[in-house]
Amino acid sequence: MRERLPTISGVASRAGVSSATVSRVINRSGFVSAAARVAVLEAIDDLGYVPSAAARGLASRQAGMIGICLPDVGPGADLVEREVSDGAVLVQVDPEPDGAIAWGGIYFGEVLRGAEYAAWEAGLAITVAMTREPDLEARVLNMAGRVDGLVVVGETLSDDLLDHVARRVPIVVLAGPRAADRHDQVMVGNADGMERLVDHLIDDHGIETLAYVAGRSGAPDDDERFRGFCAALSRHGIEVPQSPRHRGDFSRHRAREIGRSLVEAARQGEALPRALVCCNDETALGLLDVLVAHGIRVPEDIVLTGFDGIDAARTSAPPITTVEQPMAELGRLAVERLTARIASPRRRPTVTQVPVTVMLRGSCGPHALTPLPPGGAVVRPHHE
Amino acid sequence: MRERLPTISGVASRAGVSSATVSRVINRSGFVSAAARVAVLEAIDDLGYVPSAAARGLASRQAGMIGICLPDVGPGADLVEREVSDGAVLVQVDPEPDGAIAWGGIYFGEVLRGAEYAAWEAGLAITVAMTREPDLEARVLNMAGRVDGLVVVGETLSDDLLDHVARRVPIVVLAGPRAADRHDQVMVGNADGMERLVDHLIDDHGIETLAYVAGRSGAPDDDERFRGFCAALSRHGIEVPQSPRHRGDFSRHRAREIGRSLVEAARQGEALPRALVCCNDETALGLLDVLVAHGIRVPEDIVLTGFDGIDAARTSAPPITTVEQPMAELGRLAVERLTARIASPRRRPTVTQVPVTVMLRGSCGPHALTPLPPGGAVVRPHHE
DNA sequence: TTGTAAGCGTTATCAT
DNA sequence: ATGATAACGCTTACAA
Repeated sequence: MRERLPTISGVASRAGVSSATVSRVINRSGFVSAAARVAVLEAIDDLGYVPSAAARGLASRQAGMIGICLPDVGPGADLVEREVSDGAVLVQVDPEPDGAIAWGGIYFGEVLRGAEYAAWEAGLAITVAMTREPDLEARVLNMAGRVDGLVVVGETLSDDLLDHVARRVPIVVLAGPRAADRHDQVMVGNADGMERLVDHLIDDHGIETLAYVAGRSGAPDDDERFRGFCAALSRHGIEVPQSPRHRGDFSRHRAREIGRSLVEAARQGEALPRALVCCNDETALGLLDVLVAHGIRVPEDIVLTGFDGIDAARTSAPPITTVEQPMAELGRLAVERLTARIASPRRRPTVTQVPVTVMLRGSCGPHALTPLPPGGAVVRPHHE
Repeated sequence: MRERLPTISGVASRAGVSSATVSRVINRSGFVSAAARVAVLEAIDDLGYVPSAAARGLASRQAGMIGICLPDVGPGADLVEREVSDGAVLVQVDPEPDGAIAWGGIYFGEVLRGAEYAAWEAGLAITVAMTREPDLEARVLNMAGRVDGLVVVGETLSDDLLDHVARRVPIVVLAGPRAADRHDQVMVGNADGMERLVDHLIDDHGIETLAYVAGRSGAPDDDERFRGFCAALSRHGIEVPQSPRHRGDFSRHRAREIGRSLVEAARQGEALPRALVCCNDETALGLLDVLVAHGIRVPEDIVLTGFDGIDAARTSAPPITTVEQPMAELGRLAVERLTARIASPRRRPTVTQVPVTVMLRGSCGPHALTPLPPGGAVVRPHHE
């Protein structure tokens, strides 16, 4: 067993004061003479004293920490199938990217960045967990036991587990389809954003044949985006499909397969739609690869749009018109809601919708709008 | 004050056993009759009991958590200068990207991903902090008080603070220039990777005039890469510059300025080097923008290389040849070292160098090597 | 301004 | 297999 670390009473006796005084110094609670303060500070330095958060948390009945639960998107092949390496530098021609994107694209990294910032602003520490089996439940409860509140992203936790956890700490659900009246929620304008995007294609580019390229079946985000797609069609008197024309799985890889089948269909003489509206940027990028490789020009022959706003969609040729989700803002807001909830536990649950931005780029054709300075924005009123 | 949460003794009395037995059930330590186990589990469920990590940590003298300190790269303008918004969808033409990349490009997100995974494997929770003023010291000590060990990225902490913290918990320094004999370290093959890359340019492409485009002055990563650059030149009998020919700051924005000055110089009749070897991918991308815009072709007129392996460097036109850093692996290894250290505190400090990969892409010209299947690799021996 | 002392909710030791 | 009970290191009335 490790040798004993210095404790508050060690500091106290070394400084010739009581532990209460040391506590006051540490917590800056005032009512300490300058002399005592200096003595304590010195003792702390001499001893290399660091207060135990466990003891503090136990005594004060608050952890000073919040948690964020992210869904498991897999650890990533890089972490699991590790090559044995002796430290040599490898030189290789870049293999084709497989579209297996870490952390759900830039998604979780960005959410986390916003969450961390908000936690920092509130003076709280933050702990993160990807919730994966085995032992999911035990680990989540463990996390719940060490925080003052929890942000749960999407459908990370089963209802049962969420309920159990919620009996101990406040929960904010982020971008997850939950009963709105049980927890605070922060949502993304999936449907609204997609609807505005399709409005743009129809109104400003005069496009009349559009096909939706969906993501994994049953994914709530995808459903909402498809709903927005349909809403725009419907409002413009364009026939609304029962279900998405193409079904991908959010990955670039699967999108390439869809792309190849499209090219094949076109070769058979089938007419392509004027625009492919994709569930996300990865899908659009995969299609772009294949279409361009087969001589189909974007946007001249076919228009392509994405959703998310990942960096790669901005640097592709052409860059992809998309709906940008403010991921960091999402994380920030979730934590802000959470701290508000911790402060006043009895308020009614809130639902916050974070606005998205339709980013017009080359893949949907030229447009007359001039680029805006950062921060500026053209607000397009609802058509109605 | 919040109503009392159920405690272990609540569970105990409800299950008709002692708290010790409940503890045994929770910790799966065995020596519990099936009947007792079931009774306890039921009581836990009824009460919605979640064990307090604070109390556990205090009693068991271990936090079950590790921390990771990241240097502050700024919260990002998006989080600070927030627009007031009523939830409307904005539609705008994409403004020119400003190159201010969150989390240091994909850098921290990836490191974190690897760190989280390793922590999860070890059964530990993980807490993250960007160390920023004000109150940096207090916050870091707070973190130190709640963990069993700390990963410190780069030059995040002052030596004094690091020393203080290290008196309480083991430290692993990640990609930071520290005295090797005080803490465990995990490093990136900055110099080696750059050297191999430049070898490739010289040996395989026959390039003889190369200029280094540096990052922020004094950045250790940049220094090491420049050192690798020089080593390769020197070994090939090419004149070695005293200092980098161009000085950027890692940002795409600043790289564009450098690009414009290069174009200007070329217009004045000055000869451009055959290759611009950049400190990082962002810099290469910024140069690419400007050069291409002015009719200078890459790689035909000038070769461009980066460092890091960010996604955008793969999707640019042409894609950028670069040295890929396995960020996630870096995070994973750091945490692995840390858990090893926690297990045996008295071993000698270790230094681990993570191998990098030179990724050959279009920006350095065509090459005869055929793409390798993922996982395969051509290992180039050291020239000597 | 300072000290005393009673918790805080577990774990771990020792009996039984 | 189970139960008592003493820590664990701090905060926080309360008293002085």
